Amino acid sequence: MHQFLFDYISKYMPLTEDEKKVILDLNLFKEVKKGTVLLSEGEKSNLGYFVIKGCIRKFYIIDGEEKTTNFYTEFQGEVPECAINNKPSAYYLACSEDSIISASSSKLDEEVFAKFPRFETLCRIVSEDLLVKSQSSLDEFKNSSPSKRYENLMATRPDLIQRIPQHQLASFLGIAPQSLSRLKARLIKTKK
Amino acid sequence: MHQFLFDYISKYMPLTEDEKKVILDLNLFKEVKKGTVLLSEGEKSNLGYFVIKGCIRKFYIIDGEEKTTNFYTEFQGEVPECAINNKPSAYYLACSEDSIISASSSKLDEEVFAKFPRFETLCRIVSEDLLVKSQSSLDEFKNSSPSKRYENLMATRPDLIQRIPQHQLASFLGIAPQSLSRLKARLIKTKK
DNA sequence: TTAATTTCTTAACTTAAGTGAACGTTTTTT
DNA sequence: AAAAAACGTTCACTTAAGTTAAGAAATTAA
Repeated sequence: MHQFLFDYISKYMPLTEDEKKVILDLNLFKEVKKGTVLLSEGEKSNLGYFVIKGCIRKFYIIDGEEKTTNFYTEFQGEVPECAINNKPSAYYLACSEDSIISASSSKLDEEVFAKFPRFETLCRIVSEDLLVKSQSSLDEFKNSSPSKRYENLMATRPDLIQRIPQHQLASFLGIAPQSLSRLKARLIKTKK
Repeated sequence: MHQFLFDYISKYMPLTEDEKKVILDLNLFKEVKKGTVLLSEGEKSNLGYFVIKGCIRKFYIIDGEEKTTNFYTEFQGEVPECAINNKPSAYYLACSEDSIISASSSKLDEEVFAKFPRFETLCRIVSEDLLVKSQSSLDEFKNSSPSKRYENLMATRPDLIQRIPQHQLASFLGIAPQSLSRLKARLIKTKK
């Protein structure tokens, strides 16, 4: 199971056996049941998550309505805003499926940085990479209509369309669930 | 002029005089005229930018039309996607105003990291901070209607409304220029 | 297994954004 | 200074998203 994490890391930086052992000794992995809430609005937490298997959903509750803004699936991670700025969380993190995740605290990170400075380099590189991807997502979102966004989703993360409830996908695309149904019907009609 | 940069950095990490001297010796600062294109589509570059005064605009050209997605003003920075993934740039960076900017290459960064490891810690922390802000922006964008986005812009970056042409602002808000005009007229009417 | 709840889709209506055009204003270029 | 280009707004029209409601299907709970 740990091998998945090492495979991911090695895309950024190959690890020595010693370094792998340090990670193993942290005992980071957890099995979590579908529906488990990892983080709630108002809560302060310094835990970051990395998904080995399954899916973590990020959502806000605005005017009593859930607004889903992201899904973290295999080999994606989320370090909550509240862990970075030490303020109460504005959103929730919950498992959409039975999942295997790695959870580590920023305090733990600091300790590892001290033992192996290369881990900090790794974190910097991963952060920079995720930052660039996040900015690209925002750009793509601004430059696209809802149906373009849906087509883009089909092209880039087709698994989400299968494994995620439509009303949460709609929210993720920034539209109402009814609009997503209509939009899909329109796309099928046009393709004929 | 360098003091502005040090003030910015000190929010994340206080610098020693030695460290400041290393930065000064890099001779990073440049004055650039309005209209100067810093990065073009298709170009590869490893330069990152930080704005001391003025404004850098990020835009794509899609179907012959400029699509502006971001503005970097005083004490904001942009490390282009192409500098991280070493692929040709998908977008342009240009100065919207006469500006004073700091430009540094990733190679230079590596050298500084070698002399002062704390710079890498700084870069990691800044990256994490920017990542969280970028993700928040995307969430806010998804959860808001165009007029909510405009109201949010008035609240958070009112200067942009004054200093940036409306058609570029419209694009930044993900709508057509005519829609922005209409939307503003609607807001004024409703407030009366 | 039944009942309850949630989810997905369709429909009708309302509201707002996209589009093409016109026109006055401002800015830039020559 | 004059001409050209770019900009901002308004209008009429088209297209699509928001909203409310209803009903069928699927999932969950009792």
